[in-house]
Amino acid sequence: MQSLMTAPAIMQGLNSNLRSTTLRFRAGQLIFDEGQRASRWYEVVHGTVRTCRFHMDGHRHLTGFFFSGDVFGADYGTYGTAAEAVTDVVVRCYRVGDITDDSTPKKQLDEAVTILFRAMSTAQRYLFIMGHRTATEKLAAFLLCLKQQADGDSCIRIPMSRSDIADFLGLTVHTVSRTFTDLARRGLIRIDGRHSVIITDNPGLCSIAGEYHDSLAAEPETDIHPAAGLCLGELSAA
Amino acid sequence: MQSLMTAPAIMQGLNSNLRSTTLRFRAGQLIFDEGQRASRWYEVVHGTVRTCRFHMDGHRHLTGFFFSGDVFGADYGTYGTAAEAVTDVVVRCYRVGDITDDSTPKKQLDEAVTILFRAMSTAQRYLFIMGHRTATEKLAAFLLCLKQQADGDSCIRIPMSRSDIADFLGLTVHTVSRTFTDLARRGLIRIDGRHSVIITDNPGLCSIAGEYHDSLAAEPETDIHPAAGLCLGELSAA
DNA sequence: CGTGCGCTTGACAGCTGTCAACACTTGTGG
DNA sequence: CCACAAGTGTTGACAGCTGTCAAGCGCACG
Repeated sequence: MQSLMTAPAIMQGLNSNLRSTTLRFRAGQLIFDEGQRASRWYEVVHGTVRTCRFHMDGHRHLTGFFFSGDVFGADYGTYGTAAEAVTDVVVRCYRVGDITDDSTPKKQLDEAVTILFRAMSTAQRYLFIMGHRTATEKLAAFLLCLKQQADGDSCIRIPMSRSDIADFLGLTVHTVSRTFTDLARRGLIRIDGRHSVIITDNPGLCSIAGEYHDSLAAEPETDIHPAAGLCLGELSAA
Repeated sequence: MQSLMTAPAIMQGLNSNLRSTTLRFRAGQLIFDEGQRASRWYEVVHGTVRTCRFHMDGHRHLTGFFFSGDVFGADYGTYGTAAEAVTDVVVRCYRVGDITDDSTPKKQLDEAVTILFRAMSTAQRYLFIMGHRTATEKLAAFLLCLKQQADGDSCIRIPMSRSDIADFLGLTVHTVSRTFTDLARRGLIRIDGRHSVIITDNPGLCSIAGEYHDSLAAEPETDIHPAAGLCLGELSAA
């Protein structure tokens, strides 16, 4: 799952000659909307961003969370997801260069295509897991993912709401809440307010997350491009 | 879901100057394996092909079915899925040209990238659905998809086994079987042996499949490239 | 301090996986 | 042609999980 929340550094390479603008958004504010022309891509300087889609039945699906250093909005054509500020955020904003304009070296295109293929691979794995894993396994993996995000500190900050987590993992708020409580009751975590959790039994949590976490975080064949782990959210097309 | 089972004609354009070889496989035979170097791509001449992955826990996940005219195995680097013959099949086999070699026009690269982005979009939609739809909805959509495959004929041939369907939709064989029976009991379909079904209430089936079917088959913004609907299975990377 | 929102918790029902048994088809060998 | 075995599909009983409905708690904000 870790790979769902990291971003393609390659995009930066493709646009490195362009200058950036720094923008601020308040928590909850829309950064860009689904379907808008994807004329800019963003890098998180501070805070947390989520990307989401809305479906015909009204359900919301979060496709990724982005933290300091992560890139989002690197879509092609139009944005395939909306992006919203989870917390107050500071982002750097870059103009999109046409990925296939004449100034782009073939080698970078090659890398970009490779990244896309790998993102598809990740999506497939995630797909499988969404259909075959329990709420407990999903949440355990999610927490381990946040831990990794926090440089491995056992004290995890959870910037997003329960409903964000639910819409990301394909669960309901109730189930997420119950599962948090359950993990705490089993001594695996200690809940410290709404936005903070301490992992008290890391091996236990890992063993629950098990393959779920492994199969998303650890990609065996990383020989082609290290930055190829992609967030689903930023790879939607027009 | 229809888009999950069609293929990128663009790949053919990228390799049109190469000659093909015709091959035959018996039902159940392996065409290529996950992880093998993706040196060839295939076009189904006759029969049905499935692409699949195996996961650490032993579970199998089918990522796509391919029928006459469909292209599979157009992966980049190594195959991200295995391909197996569902029935006896005849395929045409093409050598892969490097997508980024100097002879490839930029315009085609542009189209290839677009297709990849759109495939990601499809994957995301599929992702959402896998987590939020019931067995009945999934199977109804699957049948409608097969119907469309059969040029709209209400009498559908189902070449694959129940367990193939289960592994494709993220269900168990039992649930698939029960759901078939249930749809028949409700008068929506008539089961005619293992490999044939007659849709007796098309509107009813559509209304069950509902958004599931719509959201996968009907892609609103088809202005960029008509062949952009992709099977998940053929877009895995090394 | 009151209101509202997010979060938690409980009761319950529905769905689906698991376990188990059986029917049907296919293929093999006598 | 029949007997048998293996594979596939169907069906039932049951349990576990998760969504739904409903209520209540607690923190944040005005």
